[in-house]
Amino acid sequence: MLLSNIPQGRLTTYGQLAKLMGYPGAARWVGRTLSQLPEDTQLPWHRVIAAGGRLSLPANTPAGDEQRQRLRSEGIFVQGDRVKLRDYEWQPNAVSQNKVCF
DNA sequence: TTTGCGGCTGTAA
DNA sequence: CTTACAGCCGCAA
Repeated sequence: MLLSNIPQGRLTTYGQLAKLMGYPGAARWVGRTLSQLPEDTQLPWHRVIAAGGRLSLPANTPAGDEQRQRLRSEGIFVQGDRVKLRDYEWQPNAVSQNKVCF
């Protein structure tokens, strides 16, 4: 469980996650997977963004707005489709790094 | 089983 | 900012 370990106010990228889960380079896979998550999921999917601190979900979409709202409520400054990744970047915890899954 | 295509990407030009 | 291309995975043909 990696995604579920991301603390509030922290961010990570698809590529990062993929790498941490043992699928380096499979960022797209992560993204697609997240997009298939149930609506009542408990995972902090909104803390997963594209590289460089970009929100790949466009505003004006249910998911996009939802994400922005949640991020802002966690104290993250979101401007358009950008955030200051440098300030919120999440450094993985070298703990129970099993394989795979959220 | 192999091939092709598309996706919440990533990096370089 | 806009291509272009590289990988990787899942799914359908």
